[in-house]
Amino acid sequence: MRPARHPEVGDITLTGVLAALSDPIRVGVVRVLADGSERGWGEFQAPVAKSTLSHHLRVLRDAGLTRTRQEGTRCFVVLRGGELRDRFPGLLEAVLAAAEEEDLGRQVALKPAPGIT
Amino acid sequence: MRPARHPEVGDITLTGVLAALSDPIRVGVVRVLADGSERGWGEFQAPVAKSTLSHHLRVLRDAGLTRTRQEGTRCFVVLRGGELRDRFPGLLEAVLAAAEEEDLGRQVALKPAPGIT
DNA sequence: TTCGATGTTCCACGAACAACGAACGAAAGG
DNA sequence: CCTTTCGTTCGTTGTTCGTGGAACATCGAA
Repeated sequence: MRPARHPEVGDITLTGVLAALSDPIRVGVVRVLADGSERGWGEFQAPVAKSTLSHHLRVLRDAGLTRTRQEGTRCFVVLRGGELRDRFPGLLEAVLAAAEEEDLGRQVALKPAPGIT
Repeated sequence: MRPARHPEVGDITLTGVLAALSDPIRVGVVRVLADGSERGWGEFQAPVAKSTLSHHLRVLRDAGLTRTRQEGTRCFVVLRGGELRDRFPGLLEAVLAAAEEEDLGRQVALKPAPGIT
């Protein structure tokens, strides 16, 4: 497993972020993470194969939207909210509000986290 | 020439808008139109073939970002700023500010409008 | 009518992308 | 050791996208 690169805040590009957010599933993931909490990979429930979900997680990470941490065999993901707000003020809020209004990304939900009672 | 459809305000989707804005040239066009003025097709100067520019204009129109009016053989384009702000509050401003900060879409400029002296 | 200017549309190409299954690799437990 | 679990990576397939060139349609002017 590669060490999972994350771009620096300054290297996050607008087109990269917008492209990453132009997919409903990825918007759904961001919505789930919007409260700032860290989520385990397995908590996500989406109508795609796990390899596809892994791909989407990777796109979000490469675009600088999320940060991934690995702990043993599982990995956890968290939204880079602060850095994003710092770099693109208002963008995240606007997108999240619009997504909420459209109920975009509703296909992505949370499983009842197993083991984390 | 087709009558050029424009989506209703309510039919504008977030993913559509974000996808449309994930291309530097289209962001450049939006930046040029950001002051609300109506521009002639020929005023745009971009490093692409005219068919490609026409395609980008079409993508922006289909996504609901711009409105196209035809007058004789030329056509004019204007940003649907009010409607966009109404549907996705803050989104346009955030994107424009971010684009400004990155100088994204600088490849798109204005020719000195010929004939409109 | 004939010409030129202006955009649109069609077609084709290469690149990028989304999706899946399968194989792989790294812990953790038996 | 072997097995299970978890996530990545690979190979493939089909679709979409950006691009340019050529052909077409429309209007104004000569």
